[in-house]
Amino acid sequence: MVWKELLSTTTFCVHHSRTSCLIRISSHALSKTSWHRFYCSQLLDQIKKTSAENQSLLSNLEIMGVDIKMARKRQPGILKKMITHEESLRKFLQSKGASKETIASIISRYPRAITRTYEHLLEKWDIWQTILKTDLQVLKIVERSPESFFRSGDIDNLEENITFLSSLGLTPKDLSQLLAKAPRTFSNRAELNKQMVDFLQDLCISLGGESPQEFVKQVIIKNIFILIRSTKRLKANIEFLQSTLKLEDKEFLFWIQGNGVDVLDLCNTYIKRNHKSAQKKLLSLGCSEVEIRRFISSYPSILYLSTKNFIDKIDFLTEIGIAKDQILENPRVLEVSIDTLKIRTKDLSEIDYDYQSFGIGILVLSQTRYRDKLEKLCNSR
DNA sequence: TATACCGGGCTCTGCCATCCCG
DNA sequence: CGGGATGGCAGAGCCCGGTATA
Repeated sequence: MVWKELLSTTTFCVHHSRTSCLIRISSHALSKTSWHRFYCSQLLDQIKKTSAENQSLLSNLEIMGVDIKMARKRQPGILKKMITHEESLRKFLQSKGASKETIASIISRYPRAITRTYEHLLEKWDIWQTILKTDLQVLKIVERSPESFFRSGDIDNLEENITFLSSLGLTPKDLSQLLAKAPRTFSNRAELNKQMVDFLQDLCISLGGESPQEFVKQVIIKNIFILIRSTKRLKANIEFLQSTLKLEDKEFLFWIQGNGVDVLDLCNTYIKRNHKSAQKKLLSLGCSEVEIRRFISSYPSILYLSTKNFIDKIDFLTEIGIAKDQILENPRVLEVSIDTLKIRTKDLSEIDYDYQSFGIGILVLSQTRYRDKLEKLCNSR
């Protein structure tokens, strides 16, 4: 109670720039016992946190509909700044077609946005727009990922990235894909991107590849998120996958830019965990080690499936009488959602569909093709 | 003409830790 | 030493349809 009262008093005082005086008085008054000292330190902490906040900035933001609590939690320092550009940011984004809610949401999620000058915004937006073609497209990305757009103030670095990525043979269309889907690539230091590219080129060469340039290009185009991963993660996954799948160098190189490209950037512990549980499950069904290796290298996407999801699907399929060999031969059945599997197998059980004779391909068809097929099956009965 | 094969579409931020500079 | 800049992490599938092929 005492604490709360003091806090509200001090907060009031902060507003009137008489904080230091009050802190001295109250801390003196409270320092008699340790209990008091505890509250005193709480109080000082609290004051420290909010004392330097720029009240006029706060009220500006409030008027703009910014979630102050969220902003404070994310970047408390920004609320203390004396010079900010929230008004020009608002005008700028508005001129690009952003709604009031969008602007507020952007600032709430990434308060540092208000430290960028109008000139800076103009310049960077232009560059993004050149790549993405339309303001609307840029706005979409900025709204989705304000951090990618606002985190760095270094325009030279942005340009360096564009030059570098283009030098790899990536086309304007590729760059547009990259910026749209993995915008952080462009706020990475160019040096960091170079490190990843170097790593991939070295990898290609060490596996006996002859065109590292082309290899890197393919990997980036096929896995657009690769440049926002750490080389550490990539290295760990590559090492794990090569030793697990036991592929020859050349074969492995081919695999990386083909089937395997999507799983390269999975969280390393995740890929290991999923691999382990998938292996265990398949062994329990009577698969041989070789079969399992072949299965996973031909269809690595199953490593994407969480342990539970994988096991649930396998269990479900085997319970309704589908043989493990059928699953191995048609792994795509595992990418069908469990709900779709349930719906379809229920439909099919009603017409006594025999998976042994007619296969399980029907479970994997697209919705329209499935309906057509089902209709034909029903009519022919 | 039905099925198999295959590539591609969607999509990935928001948080924390650490570095680095004034 | 504070704060801006930057790096890195966890999280975790499903669907469609063009074209080859039999």
